[in-house]
Amino acid sequence: MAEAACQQRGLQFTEIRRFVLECLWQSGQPIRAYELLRMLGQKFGRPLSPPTVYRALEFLQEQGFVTRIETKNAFEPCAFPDRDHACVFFICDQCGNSFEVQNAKAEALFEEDAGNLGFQIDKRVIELHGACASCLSSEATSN
Amino acid sequence: MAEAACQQRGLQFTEIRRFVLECLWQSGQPIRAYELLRMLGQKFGRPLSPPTVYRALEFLQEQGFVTRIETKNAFEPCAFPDRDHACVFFICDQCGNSFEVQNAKAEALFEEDAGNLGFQIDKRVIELHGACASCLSSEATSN
DNA sequence: TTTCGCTATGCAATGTTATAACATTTCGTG
DNA sequence: CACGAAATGTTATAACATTGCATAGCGAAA
Repeated sequence: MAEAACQQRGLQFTEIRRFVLECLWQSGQPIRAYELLRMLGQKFGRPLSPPTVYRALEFLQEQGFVTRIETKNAFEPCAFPDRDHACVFFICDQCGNSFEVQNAKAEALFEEDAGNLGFQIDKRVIELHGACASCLSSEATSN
Repeated sequence: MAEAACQQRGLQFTEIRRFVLECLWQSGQPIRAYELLRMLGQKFGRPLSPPTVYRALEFLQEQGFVTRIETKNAFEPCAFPDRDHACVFFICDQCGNSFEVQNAKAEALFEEDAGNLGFQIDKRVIELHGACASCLSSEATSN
């Protein structure tokens, strides 16, 4: 697992950080900070305070293991931790699941727009909301 | 101004709604809800409560006059109120200004991805952060 | 071994953003 | 005027996030 990367970078992959990342991977959908906080509280048998979870999330984001979903104030494990973050998220508003994708062509188009504006892009947030395949099909059968 | 659209749709373009929209237009950058709240408080000579401003913003968003900038918890007037919202925002992290753009080709690409996933897109959030032209050039001259 | 410094964590308080729930006012229409 | 719908007022609270400072653990230098 991605623990190796931390070792390699001389960083500590502590129990809290590992647990947060595991929770995120086990869920198929974004988890909110206070939800993670509750999970951590359960795990450790005592209530933890917000900074604990935010610090872990900050670390995991810096290392590229986690992405924040801005439209949900929630967090997702990143499927492509190596790539400079240009991921596209498809988020189902019915079941809450999210699907991560890359789209190099779209990136290029945005770079073009940026060029026209003289703008230098550092960070991309692309979140597309709607209905996923399974929700669409269950809708169809129930009619 | 966009007041006509409301009349046409049989909707009330009230003082609060107008003032909020004016504030947003006058600022070149996204404004946060509580900032608007302060402005409204000044304007009316008494403190207003959060729901007041959130209701106005909700109305303006429904009518397509305003877009929420998810990455800043702030609000922007929409430059293309008629189009089904598929706008791209370039947001400068230095000066805070934002630039709105449309990109039909990128939309088509995302539709393609969506097709592959069987996903039906309802709403797009595309926010690109970085440095704008004027901030970049002032950086350059100061070196 | 002690001391120092670094990193991670604990903890309390507070700041910020957003909504729920219910009361009241405003205003066009019959 | 009376009514209903829409807008606004009011209070409280939920949900999200950060600041600031204290403490613990650990490895390297003294």
